[in-house]
Amino acid sequence: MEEGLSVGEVAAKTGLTAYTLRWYEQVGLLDPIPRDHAGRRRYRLRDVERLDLLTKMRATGMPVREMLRYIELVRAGTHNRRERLELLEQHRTTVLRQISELERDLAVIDRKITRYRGYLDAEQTD
Amino acid sequence: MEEGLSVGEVAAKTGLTAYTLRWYEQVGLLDPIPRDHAGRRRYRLRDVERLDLLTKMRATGMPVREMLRYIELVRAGTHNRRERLELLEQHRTTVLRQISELERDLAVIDRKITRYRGYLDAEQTD
DNA sequence: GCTTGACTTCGAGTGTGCTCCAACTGCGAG
DNA sequence: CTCGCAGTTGGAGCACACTCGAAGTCAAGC
Repeated sequence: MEEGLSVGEVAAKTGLTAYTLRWYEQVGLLDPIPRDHAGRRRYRLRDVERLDLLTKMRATGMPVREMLRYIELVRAGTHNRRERLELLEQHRTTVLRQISELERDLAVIDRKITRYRGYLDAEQTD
Repeated sequence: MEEGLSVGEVAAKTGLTAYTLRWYEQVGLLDPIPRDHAGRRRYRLRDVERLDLLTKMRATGMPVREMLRYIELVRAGTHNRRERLELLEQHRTTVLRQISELERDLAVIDRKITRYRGYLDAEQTD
């Protein structure tokens, strides 16, 4: 049995496609994934763990560019952890604002929904 | 003084660009905007009101395609209000799910933030 | 030993939602 | 009258994040 997971297994696990996984590696979000004797990718635990964070970053709307900035900090060593922290904290703030904007905007749509329900109720009682 | 607002005024009011406003009209999200004697758009109250809803739909992630479906229902008359209501309710559900996914994903990032704070505190006390 | 299926690379293509350019028109201020 | 500005059109271009096609490799199962 081979060490590590194949691209297909990681795709299944992360919800990304195999295409996307290769592309993430290509653009530098993932470090070069080790290959087995046949040249096939074998994702290590740390690769999958990184993907865990990366997918959450993406899912919360962080642009790939900024994810890459973060990863480059990670690669540069541990001395820049304050900078990494700041990047994450800033993103956190962005996401919180995002959530509250969604809630605010949804309220407008909710009012519309209420209005339609009113129309339809009125029709009903005609 | 002319009736209605110019494209620039509506842009300022809605936060969309003039380019986008013309494009919305072109793709059918807005009914053809009446022109003044010089051929310039004059947005009526109802156009601006529609934009109010449209921008909230977009801001909450509704694809333009689906917005268009809604607008086509509006154009088709009042008999399909139940269908419009369903579309809005479905979108509402989507947005609520979106919010809770953001919260869930943010929690992962928060854990990372906490870890970095831990590292940095430890460093501090070295 | 052949087929099947998952993998490889490279580069091109796609969908979405704008965004902009070029060339032109018309209005108001000075 | 001229300037500058805001508007017009049609069509091209762009950023982003994938997504896919083609052609080939390899190993396992029948």
